[in-house]
Amino acid sequence: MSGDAKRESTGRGQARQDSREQVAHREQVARGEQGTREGHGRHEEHGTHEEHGTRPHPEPAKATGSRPTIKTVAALAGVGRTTVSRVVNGSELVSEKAREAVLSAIAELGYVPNSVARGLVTSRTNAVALVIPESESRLGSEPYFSAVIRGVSAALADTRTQLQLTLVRDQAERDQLTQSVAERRVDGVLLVSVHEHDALPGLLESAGLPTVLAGRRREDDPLSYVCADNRGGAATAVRHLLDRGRRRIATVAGPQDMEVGRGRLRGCQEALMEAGIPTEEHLVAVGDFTEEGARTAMRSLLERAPDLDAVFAASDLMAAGVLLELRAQGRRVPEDVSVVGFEDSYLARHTNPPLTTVRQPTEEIGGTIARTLLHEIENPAVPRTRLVLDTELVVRESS
Amino acid sequence: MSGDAKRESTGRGQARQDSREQVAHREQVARGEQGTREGHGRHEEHGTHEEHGTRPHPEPAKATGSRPTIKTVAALAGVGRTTVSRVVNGSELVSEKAREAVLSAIAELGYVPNSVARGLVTSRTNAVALVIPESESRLGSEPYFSAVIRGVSAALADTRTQLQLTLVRDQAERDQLTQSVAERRVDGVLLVSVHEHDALPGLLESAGLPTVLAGRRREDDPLSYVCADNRGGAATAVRHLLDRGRRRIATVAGPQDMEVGRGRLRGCQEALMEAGIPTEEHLVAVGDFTEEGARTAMRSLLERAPDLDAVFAASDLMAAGVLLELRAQGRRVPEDVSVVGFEDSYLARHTNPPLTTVRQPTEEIGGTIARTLLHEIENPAVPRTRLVLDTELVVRESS
DNA sequence: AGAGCTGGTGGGAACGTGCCCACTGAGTTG
DNA sequence: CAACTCAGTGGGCACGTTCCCACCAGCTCT
Repeated sequence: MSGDAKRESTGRGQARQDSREQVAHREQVARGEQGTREGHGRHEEHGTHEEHGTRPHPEPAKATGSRPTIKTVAALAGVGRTTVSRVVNGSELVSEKAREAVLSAIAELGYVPNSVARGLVTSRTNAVALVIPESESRLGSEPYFSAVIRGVSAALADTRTQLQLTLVRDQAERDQLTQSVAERRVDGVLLVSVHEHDALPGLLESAGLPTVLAGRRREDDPLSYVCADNRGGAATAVRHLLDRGRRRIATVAGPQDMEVGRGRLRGCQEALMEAGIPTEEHLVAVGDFTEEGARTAMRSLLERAPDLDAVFAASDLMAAGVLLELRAQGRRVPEDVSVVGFEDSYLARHTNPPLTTVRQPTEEIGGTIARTLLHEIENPAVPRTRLVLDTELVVRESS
Repeated sequence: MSGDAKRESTGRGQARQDSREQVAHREQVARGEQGTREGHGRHEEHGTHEEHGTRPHPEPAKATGSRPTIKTVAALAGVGRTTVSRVVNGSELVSEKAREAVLSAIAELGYVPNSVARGLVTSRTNAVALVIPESESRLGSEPYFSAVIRGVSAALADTRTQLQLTLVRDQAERDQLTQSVAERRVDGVLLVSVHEHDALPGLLESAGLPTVLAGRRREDDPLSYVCADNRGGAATAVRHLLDRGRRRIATVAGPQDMEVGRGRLRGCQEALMEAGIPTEEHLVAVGDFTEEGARTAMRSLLERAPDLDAVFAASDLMAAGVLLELRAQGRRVPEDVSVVGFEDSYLARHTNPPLTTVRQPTEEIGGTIARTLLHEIENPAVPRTRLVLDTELVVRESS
């Protein structure tokens, strides 16, 4: 950590106020409570603005209350509700004349069907939940999650399906999630980064709610999943290190209660065995997919095996931590130690030196789980999908 | 870009297949169509698994169809529907006896109120949309968005409100968003990164849908907003550079059709004027908040003003691009050129050298816009909130 | 010419909930 | 003791949609 940062207040000469008080004050303001609002060090350009006076939302009643319903449209078009419904839903059994009348009535009134009412009768919400556990690795520092979100969002954009994002940090949020699922606010669930003994997948399965995992729990996971070829990718990475003449290859592995973690470690060990190199216990340290955890793991590896000449880290973020720790201990990369990561996030291009890594198609994983889920929602009797996507070694300067 | 990466197929010895074909095939699989499924280079551990046979979702009919309704509960508890509703919604007008009967019936049946039906009658969905335009800066490479998402999610977790994430890339997705808004699938909208002439905010306002912006369009923006003190923060950054003895201070500004871009440039220029340094046109280049754009801008700055001795970049990501370009052109940071960024994302700690930057409370911005929106939804007559949060200079090694 | 089909149509019911309002019975008041 | 209050209760209705089914007109076929 380059944590020795000096800080100066922006407020230029004015005392830096207690940050807790500041937060509290802000919350009060955000809740609109009337209180002292002079706001030390913060500009309050607040208040009613002239144009709208005391009624800030322009004509909320009219805009909200008098929306045209299917009945209004039917009356204007001179047809029954059913005919309007048929036109809206693209049924063939409507005469050309009636269709035109309905369409022009819809255009005139600016009618948009109420999705909630529709959902009530069809028991479909046209929304899926994307669940991201934030406990172990934070959205933002771990690029994997962002990429998955992008892929999911893109795949969903083609359909009328909405994406409900649920970050799960603690037990309270976990409960809220199960609540949301029980309320049937979504037609299906996408789970990212599942741990082996997580109760949620089983819960979803027994609730009969379509569920697709990004990353499986086991090879024979009963739920549909899409994941990268972790074993194969890791093996390729280690073979690459062997090709570079490295023999003392250490591993910063991922959590062993996740298949990603286990799979990548296993692939690594298989490649070593293949080359006739015995697996040494003290050349393996388990990280938690965070940069800080990887630094700690790396530190312990250097103590246990000072003669190591290469490190395979089970994620780019961990590889970044490995690089920092190696540099802190005066090892040169790649001269003294080669480093390989896993994922090929944009992070890999920005480490120093740029990181050799195993590319996994993260965004495509996102897109594929989304499409798979939509398909399972559409057709509940379809067999489970199990898909393992190829990886690819990207050689840069760290090896 | 360290784009000169060599690539090897993971598939070890087998030919790398055409990637377009691969994608197409995957989509086919994801849609569950029956086709050739041998899957070159990809493992297909697919198919019905033994336990469930041809009916993979366990008892979907029962789980989906026979959920207890308020009527079921009422019957079991020996009360009317209204009483159950009252208990569920925490009304006081229920006898202790009835309440207990209802609660035990709820527990026995595992009753959860149907939020869709509830939404139909209350015309509330208990969901808000978070809209992130992805055209200019990608979620994932720009840490700002992730941090906002975290903040929003955390603030929403305390309530029963769901977060609908909408990434808007192109016009089609834009239309879908307006559609979604028209369908009233959300109670309010959070907008991030709005451009000056964006039609969406006005649309939302005239629709009477509560809307809060992260970052304003103008100082007197008619919509509620929460933003950082861009002008003040930028001025602090430049004053810091002046304190370091720099005099030829260049700026890589943000897009000038956004208030963030304009405000940070203006703060920068104000600080220079304060110090009696004339603003020079050729010391300003406009970037687009991407790393690549910043590199291009930096390149042009170095051509126009080779004697520059400091750069203020309007975002961390752009500062990272500036650092790369400076290094590529053989300038040392901070010896030859000082660099300051804006945001203090985790990125700033990982550049080389670590970046001096203006910290903005991004996650707090997310939390605040969420709370503000909830408050406006709850109480539509509340005056608009305008909140400018303080920034703070964080000094690291790049200056 | 009558029976049978078939494309086109619309009214009724249902989805599950909240809210209005009318009702009950016990307690309080004049 | 009658009138009156009031906490507690439940039935009916509405929310906006889809789906089932009954219906109708025009056509073909025996």
